[in-house]
Amino acid sequence: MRLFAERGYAAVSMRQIASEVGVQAGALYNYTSDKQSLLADLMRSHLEDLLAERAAQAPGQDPMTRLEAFTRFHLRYHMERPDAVFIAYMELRNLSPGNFAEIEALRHDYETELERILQDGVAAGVFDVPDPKVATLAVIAMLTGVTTWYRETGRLSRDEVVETYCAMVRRLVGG
Amino acid sequence: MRLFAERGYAAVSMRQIASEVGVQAGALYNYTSDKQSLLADLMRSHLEDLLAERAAQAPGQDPMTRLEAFTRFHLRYHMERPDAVFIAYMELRNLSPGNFAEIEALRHDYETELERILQDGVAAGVFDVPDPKVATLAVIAMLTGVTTWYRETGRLSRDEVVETYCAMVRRLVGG
DNA sequence: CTTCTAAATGAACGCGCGTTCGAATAACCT
DNA sequence: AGGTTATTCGAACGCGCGTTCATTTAGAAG
Repeated sequence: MRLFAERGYAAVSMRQIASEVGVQAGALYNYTSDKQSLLADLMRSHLEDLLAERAAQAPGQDPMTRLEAFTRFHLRYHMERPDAVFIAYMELRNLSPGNFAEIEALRHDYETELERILQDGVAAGVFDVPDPKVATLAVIAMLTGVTTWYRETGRLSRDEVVETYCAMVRRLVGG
Repeated sequence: MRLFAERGYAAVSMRQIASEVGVQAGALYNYTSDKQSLLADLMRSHLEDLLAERAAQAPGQDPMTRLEAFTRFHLRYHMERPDAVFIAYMELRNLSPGNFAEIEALRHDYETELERILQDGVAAGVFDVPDPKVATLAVIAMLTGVTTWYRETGRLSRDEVVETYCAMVRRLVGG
Protein backbone atom coordinates (compact mmCIF):
# COMPACT_ATOMS: atom_id res chain seq x y z
CA MET A 1 0.00 0.00 0.00
CA ARG A 2 2.75 2.43 0.88
CA LEU A 3 4.66 1.73 -2.32
CA PHE A 4 1.57 2.05 -4.49
CA ALA A 5 0.70 5.34 -2.78
CA GLU A 6 4.18 6.75 -3.12
CA ARG A 7 5.09 5.72 -6.65
CA GLY A 8 1.90 4.54 -8.30
CA TYR A 9 0.75 1.05 -9.20
CA ALA A 10 2.40 0.91 -12.62
CA ALA A 11 5.73 2.17 -11.31
CA VAL A 12 6.04 -0.44 -8.55
CA SER A 13 7.36 -3.90 -9.40
CA MET A 14 6.61 -7.16 -7.69
CA ARG A 15 10.33 -7.41 -6.92
CA GLN A 16 10.21 -4.08 -5.07
CA ILE A 17 7.21 -5.17 -3.06
CA ALA A 18 8.91 -8.47 -2.25
CA SER A 19 12.13 -6.82 -1.16
CA GLU A 20 10.14 -4.44 1.07
CA VAL A 21 8.77 -7.40 2.99
CA GLY A 22 12.08 -9.28 2.91
CA VAL A 23 11.25 -12.02 0.46
CA GLN A 24 11.87 -13.01 -3.15
CA ALA A 25 9.36 -12.06 -5.81
CA GLY A 26 8.12 -15.59 -6.39
CA ALA A 27 7.04 -15.96 -2.77
CA LEU A 28 4.40 -13.25 -3.19
CA TYR A 29 2.41 -15.60 -5.37
CA ASN A 30 1.58 -17.72 -2.35
CA TYR A 31 -0.54 -14.81 -1.15
CA THR A 32 -1.90 -13.18 -4.28
CA SER A 33 -2.81 -14.52 -7.67
CA ASP A 34 -1.29 -11.57 -9.48
CA LYS A 35 -0.36 -7.91 -9.21
CA GLN A 36 -3.79 -6.73 -10.28
CA SER A 37 -5.51 -8.54 -7.39
CA LEU A 38 -3.09 -6.89 -5.00
CA LEU A 39 -4.39 -3.49 -6.08
CA ALA A 40 -8.03 -4.52 -6.24
CA ASP A 41 -7.86 -6.13 -2.79
CA LEU A 42 -6.34 -2.99 -1.30
CA MET A 43 -9.08 -0.83 -2.73
CA ARG A 44 -11.91 -3.20 -1.90
CA SER A 45 -10.89 -3.61 1.70
CA HIS A 46 -10.45 0.14 2.07
CA LEU A 47 -13.93 0.89 0.79
CA GLU A 48 -15.57 -1.98 2.63
CA ASP A 49 -13.94 -0.77 5.80
CA LEU A 50 -15.13 2.76 5.13
CA LEU A 51 -18.70 1.60 4.62
CA ALA A 52 -18.61 -0.70 7.65
CA GLU A 53 -17.28 1.96 9.99
CA ARG A 54 -19.78 4.45 8.68
CA ALA A 55 -22.63 2.02 9.18
CA ALA A 56 -21.51 1.52 12.77
CA GLN A 57 -22.00 5.21 13.55
CA ALA A 58 -25.11 6.47 15.30
CA PRO A 59 -27.80 7.19 12.72
CA GLY A 60 -28.66 10.78 13.72
CA GLN A 61 -31.93 12.63 13.41
CA ASP A 62 -32.23 15.97 11.67
CA PRO A 63 -30.34 16.62 8.44
CA MET A 64 -27.91 19.15 9.88
CA THR A 65 -26.83 16.79 12.65
CA ARG A 66 -26.40 14.00 10.11
CA LEU A 67 -24.42 16.25 7.78
CA GLU A 68 -22.09 17.30 10.56
CA ALA A 69 -21.60 13.71 11.66
CA PHE A 70 -20.89 12.63 8.10
CA THR A 71 -18.42 15.47 7.61
CA ARG A 72 -16.55 14.72 10.82
CA PHE A 73 -16.49 11.01 10.08
CA HIS A 74 -15.28 11.48 6.53
CA LEU A 75 -12.52 13.87 7.51
CA ARG A 76 -11.27 11.77 10.41
CA TYR A 77 -11.37 8.54 8.46
CA HIS A 78 -9.54 10.01 5.48
CA MET A 79 -6.96 11.94 7.45
CA GLU A 80 -5.97 8.74 9.22
CA ARG A 81 -5.48 6.74 6.01
CA PRO A 82 -3.84 9.00 3.46
CA ASP A 83 -2.20 6.13 1.58
CA ALA A 84 -5.34 4.06 1.19
CA VAL A 85 -7.34 7.12 0.16
CA PHE A 86 -4.74 8.16 -2.36
CA ILE A 87 -4.70 4.75 -3.99
CA ALA A 88 -8.47 4.43 -3.96
CA TYR A 89 -8.98 7.32 -6.27
CA MET A 90 -5.69 7.61 -8.13
CA GLU A 91 -5.39 4.03 -9.30
CA LEU A 92 -8.91 3.46 -10.56
CA ARG A 93 -7.73 3.40 -14.14
CA ASN A 94 -5.33 0.55 -13.40
CA LEU A 95 -8.16 -1.75 -12.37
CA SER A 96 -9.44 -4.37 -14.77
CA PRO A 97 -12.97 -3.59 -15.97
CA GLY A 98 -14.54 -6.08 -13.59
CA ASN A 99 -12.67 -4.82 -10.57
CA PHE A 100 -13.35 -1.24 -11.58
CA ALA A 101 -17.10 -1.75 -11.66
CA GLU A 102 -17.04 -3.37 -8.24
CA ILE A 103 -14.97 -0.60 -6.65
CA GLU A 104 -17.02 2.12 -8.27
CA ALA A 105 -20.20 0.57 -6.90
CA LEU A 106 -18.79 0.67 -3.36
CA ARG A 107 -17.76 4.27 -3.74
CA HIS A 108 -21.18 5.16 -5.08
CA ASP A 109 -22.86 3.53 -2.10
CA TYR A 110 -20.85 5.73 0.19
CA GLU A 111 -21.57 8.94 -1.69
CA THR A 112 -25.24 8.10 -1.80
CA GLU A 113 -25.50 8.57 1.93
CA LEU A 114 -24.37 12.18 1.66
CA GLU A 115 -26.72 12.78 -1.22
CA ARG A 116 -29.64 11.52 0.82
CA ILE A 117 -28.72 13.76 3.70
CA LEU A 118 -28.68 16.76 1.40
CA GLN A 119 -31.97 15.77 -0.21
CA ASP A 120 -33.62 15.35 3.20
CA GLY A 121 -32.29 18.71 4.26
CA VAL A 122 -33.66 20.39 1.19
CA ALA A 123 -37.03 18.67 1.67
CA ALA A 124 -37.11 19.84 5.28
CA GLY A 125 -36.28 23.37 4.20
CA VAL A 126 -33.17 23.49 6.39
CA PHE A 127 -30.66 23.26 3.51
CA ASP A 128 -30.59 25.44 0.44
CA VAL A 129 -28.49 23.83 -2.28
CA PRO A 130 -29.25 24.41 -5.94
CA ASP A 131 -28.50 20.80 -6.95
CA PRO A 132 -28.06 18.04 -4.35
CA LYS A 133 -26.20 15.75 -6.76
CA VAL A 134 -23.63 18.40 -7.62
CA ALA A 135 -23.42 19.52 -4.02
CA THR A 136 -22.65 15.95 -2.98
CA LEU A 137 -19.74 15.70 -5.37
CA ALA A 138 -18.54 19.17 -4.44
CA VAL A 139 -18.54 18.42 -0.72
CA ILE A 140 -16.88 15.04 -1.19
CA ALA A 141 -14.15 16.58 -3.35
CA MET A 142 -13.61 19.39 -0.89
CA LEU A 143 -13.37 17.06 2.10
CA THR A 144 -11.26 14.38 0.45
CA GLY A 145 -8.88 17.08 -0.75
CA VAL A 146 -7.71 17.46 2.82
CA THR A 147 -5.46 14.44 2.33
CA THR A 148 -3.37 16.29 -0.25
CA TRP A 149 -2.08 18.86 2.21
CA TYR A 150 -2.79 17.79 5.80
CA ARG A 151 0.25 16.60 7.74
CA GLU A 152 0.27 15.58 11.37
CA THR A 153 3.18 17.90 12.04
CA GLY A 154 1.57 20.89 10.34
CA ARG A 155 0.22 24.19 11.66
CA LEU A 156 -3.24 22.89 12.52
CA SER A 157 -4.22 19.91 14.62
CA ARG A 158 -6.53 17.31 13.21
CA ASP A 159 -9.40 18.60 15.32
CA GLU A 160 -8.84 22.17 14.22
CA VAL A 161 -8.92 21.10 10.59
CA VAL A 162 -12.10 19.12 11.17
CA GLU A 163 -13.82 22.07 12.79
CA THR A 164 -12.70 24.42 10.04
CA TYR A 165 -14.12 22.19 7.34
CA CYS A 166 -17.29 21.62 9.34
CA ALA A 167 -17.93 25.34 9.46
CA MET A 168 -17.38 25.63 5.72
CA VAL A 169 -19.69 22.73 4.92
CA ARG A 170 -22.37 24.13 7.19
CA ARG A 171 -22.33 27.40 5.31
CA LEU A 172 -22.05 25.70 1.95
CA VAL A 173 -25.44 24.07 2.38
CA GLY A 174 -26.93 27.35 3.51
CA GLY A 175 -27.98 26.16 6.93
CA MET B 1 -1.46 14.14 -23.40
CA ARG B 2 -4.46 11.97 -24.11
CA LEU B 3 -2.54 8.75 -23.53
CA PHE B 4 -0.99 10.02 -20.29
CA ALA B 5 -4.42 11.14 -19.07
CA GLU B 6 -6.09 7.86 -19.96
CA ARG B 7 -3.52 5.34 -18.80
CA GLY B 8 -1.02 7.23 -16.68
CA TYR B 9 2.54 8.24 -17.43
CA ALA B 10 4.18 5.04 -16.24
CA ALA B 11 1.78 2.85 -18.18
CA VAL B 12 2.35 4.55 -21.53
CA SER B 13 5.36 3.59 -23.63
CA MET B 14 7.25 5.70 -26.12
CA ARG B 15 6.27 3.14 -28.75
CA GLN B 16 2.58 3.68 -28.01
CA ILE B 17 2.99 7.44 -28.27
CA ALA B 18 4.89 7.04 -31.53
CA SER B 19 2.30 4.73 -33.04
CA GLU B 20 -0.44 7.19 -32.06
CA VAL B 21 1.20 9.89 -34.18
CA GLY B 22 2.09 7.44 -36.96
CA VAL B 23 5.83 7.20 -36.47
CA GLN B 24 8.48 4.88 -35.09
CA ALA B 25 9.66 5.29 -31.52
CA GLY B 26 13.09 6.57 -32.42
CA ALA B 27 11.66 9.50 -34.36
CA LEU B 28 10.22 10.99 -31.16
CA TYR B 29 13.72 11.79 -30.03
CA ASN B 30 13.97 14.45 -32.71
CA TYR B 31 11.39 16.39 -30.67
CA THR B 32 12.00 15.52 -27.06
CA SER B 33 15.12 14.62 -25.14
CA ASP B 34 13.38 11.88 -23.16
CA LYS B 35 10.05 10.68 -21.81
CA GLN B 36 10.38 12.67 -18.61
CA SER B 37 10.63 15.96 -20.52
CA LEU B 38 7.50 15.04 -22.41
CA LEU B 39 5.59 14.94 -19.14
CA ALA B 40 7.24 18.00 -17.64
CA ASP B 41 6.65 20.03 -20.80
CA LEU B 42 2.98 19.08 -20.82
CA MET B 43 2.56 20.16 -17.22
CA ARG B 44 4.58 23.31 -17.52
CA SER B 45 2.76 24.55 -20.60
CA HIS B 46 -0.58 23.75 -18.96
CA LEU B 47 0.20 25.76 -15.85
CA GLU B 48 1.87 28.61 -17.72
CA ASP B 49 -1.17 28.83 -19.93
CA LEU B 50 -3.43 28.83 -16.90
CA LEU B 51 -1.49 31.67 -15.29
CA ALA B 52 -1.28 33.64 -18.52
CA GLU B 53 -4.98 33.40 -19.24
CA ARG B 54 -5.80 34.29 -15.67
CA ALA B 55 -3.50 37.33 -15.80
CA ALA B 56 -5.27 38.46 -18.96
CA GLN B 57 -8.60 38.69 -17.13
CA ALA B 58 -9.94 41.99 -15.85
CA PRO B 59 -8.59 42.63 -12.35
CA GLY B 60 -11.87 43.28 -10.52
CA GLN B 61 -12.55 45.48 -7.54
CA ASP B 62 -14.26 44.22 -4.43
CA PRO B 63 -13.40 40.77 -3.04
CA MET B 64 -16.75 39.18 -3.87
CA THR B 65 -16.54 40.22 -7.51
CA ARG B 66 -13.00 38.92 -7.69
CA LEU B 67 -13.96 35.65 -6.05
CA GLU B 68 -16.79 35.10 -8.47
CA ALA B 69 -14.57 35.91 -11.43
CA PHE B 70 -11.91 33.54 -10.17
CA THR B 71 -14.46 30.78 -9.63
CA ARG B 72 -15.96 31.15 -13.08
CA PHE B 73 -12.56 31.31 -14.71
CA HIS B 74 -11.26 28.28 -12.85
CA LEU B 75 -14.30 26.17 -13.65
CA ARG B 76 -14.41 27.10 -17.31
CA TYR B 77 -10.71 26.64 -17.81
CA HIS B 78 -10.66 23.25 -16.10
CA MET B 79 -13.83 21.92 -17.68
CA GLU B 80 -12.38 22.62 -21.11
CA ARG B 81 -9.11 20.78 -20.49
CA PRO B 82 -9.89 17.65 -18.51
CA ASP B 83 -6.86 15.76 -19.81
CA ALA B 84 -4.33 18.46 -19.01
CA VAL B 85 -5.86 18.99 -15.57
CA PHE B 86 -5.87 15.31 -14.82
CA ILE B 87 -2.21 14.96 -15.70
CA ALA B 88 -1.20 18.10 -13.86
CA TYR B 89 -2.21 16.73 -10.52
CA MET B 90 -2.08 12.98 -10.96
CA GLU B 91 1.40 12.70 -12.39
CA LEU B 92 3.26 14.97 -9.99
CA ARG B 93 5.01 12.03 -8.43
CA ASN B 94 6.45 10.97 -11.76
CA LEU B 95 8.36 14.22 -12.15
CA SER B 96 12.03 14.37 -11.41
CA PRO B 97 12.78 16.45 -8.30
CA GLY B 98 13.84 19.47 -10.33
CA ASN B 99 10.78 19.40 -12.55
CA PHE B 100 8.54 18.81 -9.55
CA ALA B 101 9.78 21.91 -7.77
CA GLU B 102 9.21 24.01 -10.85
CA ILE B 103 5.68 22.75 -11.44
CA GLU B 104 4.76 23.06 -7.79
CA ALA B 105 5.91 26.68 -7.80
CA LEU B 106 3.62 27.46 -10.72
CA ARG B 107 0.68 25.81 -9.05
CA HIS B 108 1.39 27.69 -5.85
CA ASP B 109 1.45 31.00 -7.73
CA TYR B 110 -2.00 30.26 -9.03
CA GLU B 111 -3.46 29.27 -5.67
CA THR B 112 -1.96 32.35 -4.07
CA GLU B 113 -4.32 34.55 -6.02
CA LEU B 114 -7.34 32.88 -4.47
CA GLU B 115 -5.79 33.08 -1.04
CA ARG B 116 -5.26 36.81 -1.45
CA ILE B 117 -8.85 37.29 -2.52
CA LEU B 118 -10.05 35.49 0.58
CA GLN B 119 -7.70 37.45 2.83
CA ASP B 120 -8.86 40.74 1.34
CA GLY B 121 -12.46 39.71 1.80
CA VAL B 122 -11.87 38.85 5.43
CA ALA B 123 -10.05 42.13 6.00
CA ALA B 124 -12.93 44.01 4.40
CA GLY B 125 -15.39 42.15 6.58
CA VAL B 126 -17.30 40.81 3.61
CA PHE B 127 -16.07 37.21 3.93
CA ASP B 128 -16.21 35.10 7.04
CA VAL B 129 -13.85 32.14 6.72
CA PRO B 130 -12.18 30.62 9.77
CA ASP B 131 -8.85 30.04 7.99
CA PRO B 132 -8.11 31.58 4.58
CA LYS B 133 -5.31 29.11 3.82
CA VAL B 134 -7.52 26.10 4.45
CA ALA B 135 -10.44 27.75 2.69
CA THR B 136 -8.23 28.29 -0.36
CA LEU B 137 -7.34 24.62 -0.57
CA ALA B 138 -10.91 23.59 0.11
CA VAL B 139 -12.31 25.77 -2.65
CA ILE B 140 -9.65 24.72 -5.14
CA ALA B 141 -10.28 21.05 -4.39
CA MET B 142 -14.02 21.50 -4.68
CA LEU B 143 -13.79 23.35 -7.99
CA THR B 144 -11.15 21.15 -9.58
CA GLY B 145 -13.16 18.09 -8.62
CA VAL B 146 -15.65 19.05 -11.30
CA THR B 147 -13.39 17.45 -13.88
CA THR B 148 -13.92 14.02 -12.34
CA TRP B 149 -17.61 13.90 -13.17
CA TYR B 150 -18.55 16.64 -15.66
CA ARG B 151 -19.24 15.43 -19.19
CA GLU B 152 -20.40 17.62 -22.05
CA THR B 153 -23.23 15.22 -22.76
CA GLY B 154 -24.43 15.11 -19.16
CA ARG B 155 -27.55 16.38 -17.44
CA LEU B 156 -26.26 19.90 -16.82
CA SER B 157 -24.77 22.34 -19.27
CA ARG B 158 -21.43 23.90 -18.58
CA ASP B 159 -23.03 27.19 -17.63
CA GLU B 160 -25.44 25.53 -15.25
CA VAL B 161 -22.59 23.77 -13.52
CA VAL B 162 -20.65 27.00 -13.28
CA GLU B 163 -23.59 28.82 -11.71
CA THR B 164 -24.23 25.99 -9.27
CA TYR B 165 -20.65 26.01 -8.05
CA CYS B 166 -20.63 29.81 -7.92
CA ALA B 167 -23.58 29.79 -5.58
CA MET B 168 -21.92 27.23 -3.34
CA VAL B 169 -18.65 29.13 -3.20
CA ARG B 170 -20.48 32.36 -2.42
CA ARG B 171 -22.13 30.75 0.57
CA LEU B 172 -18.98 28.91 1.58
CA VAL B 173 -17.19 32.19 2.25
CA GLY B 174 -20.16 33.49 4.19
CA GLY B 175 -20.84 36.45 1.93
C1' DC C 1 20.11 17.20 -61.67
C1' DT C 2 22.92 17.67 -57.86
C1' DT C 3 23.74 18.92 -53.16
C1' DC C 4 22.68 19.66 -48.60
C1' DT C 5 19.91 19.19 -44.64
C1' DA C 6 16.30 17.44 -41.88
C1' DA C 7 13.66 13.61 -40.54
C1' DA C 8 12.26 8.73 -40.14
C1' DT C 9 13.51 4.10 -40.10
C1' DG C 10 14.52 -0.32 -38.09
C1' DA C 11 17.58 -2.89 -35.71
C1' DA C 12 20.01 -3.21 -31.64
C1' DC C 13 21.56 -2.34 -26.59
C1' DG C 14 20.98 -3.77 -21.77
C1' DC C 15 17.62 -4.09 -18.51
C1' DG C 16 13.68 -5.00 -15.65
C1' DC C 17 9.10 -6.65 -15.95
C1' DG C 18 5.16 -10.32 -14.26
C1' DT C 19 4.94 -14.86 -13.70
C1' DT C 20 6.15 -19.98 -13.33
C1' DC C 21 8.23 -23.94 -11.32
C1' DG C 22 11.34 -27.52 -9.62
C1' DA C 23 14.38 -27.79 -5.85
C1' DA C 24 15.58 -26.48 -1.21
C1' DT C 25 14.25 -25.19 3.26
C1' DA C 26 11.44 -24.45 7.31
C1' DA C 27 7.65 -25.49 10.40
C1' DC C 28 4.62 -28.49 12.42
C1' DC C 29 2.61 -32.95 13.94
C1' DT C 30 3.08 -37.69 15.79
C1' DA D 1 13.50 -38.61 14.96
C1' DG D 2 10.86 -38.97 10.90
C1' DG D 3 7.35 -37.63 7.80
C1' DT D 4 4.35 -34.35 5.94
C1' DT D 5 3.01 -29.98 4.62
C1' DA D 6 3.64 -25.13 3.91
C1' DT D 7 6.96 -21.59 2.37
C1' DT D 8 10.68 -19.77 0.15
C1' DC D 9 14.31 -19.70 -3.05
C1' DG D 10 16.54 -18.85 -7.34
C1' DA D 11 16.74 -19.43 -11.88
C1' DA D 12 14.36 -19.08 -15.99
C1' DC D 13 10.66 -17.73 -19.55
C1' DG D 14 9.32 -14.37 -23.09
C1' DC D 15 8.45 -9.79 -23.51
C1' DG D 16 8.41 -4.83 -23.70
C1' DC D 17 10.81 -0.98 -21.94
C1' DG D 18 13.69 3.78 -22.91
C1' DT D 19 17.15 5.05 -25.66
C1' DT D 20 20.87 5.11 -29.39
C1' DC D 21 22.58 5.14 -34.01
C1' DA D 22 24.02 4.02 -38.70
C1' DT D 23 21.40 4.01 -42.69
C1' DT D 24 17.77 5.26 -45.70
C1' DT D 25 14.34 8.44 -47.28
C1' DA D 26 12.20 12.94 -48.25
C1' DG D 27 12.27 17.99 -49.19
C1' DA D 28 14.20 22.27 -50.29
C1' DA D 29 17.91 25.18 -52.53
C1' DG D 30 20.87 26.36 -56.14
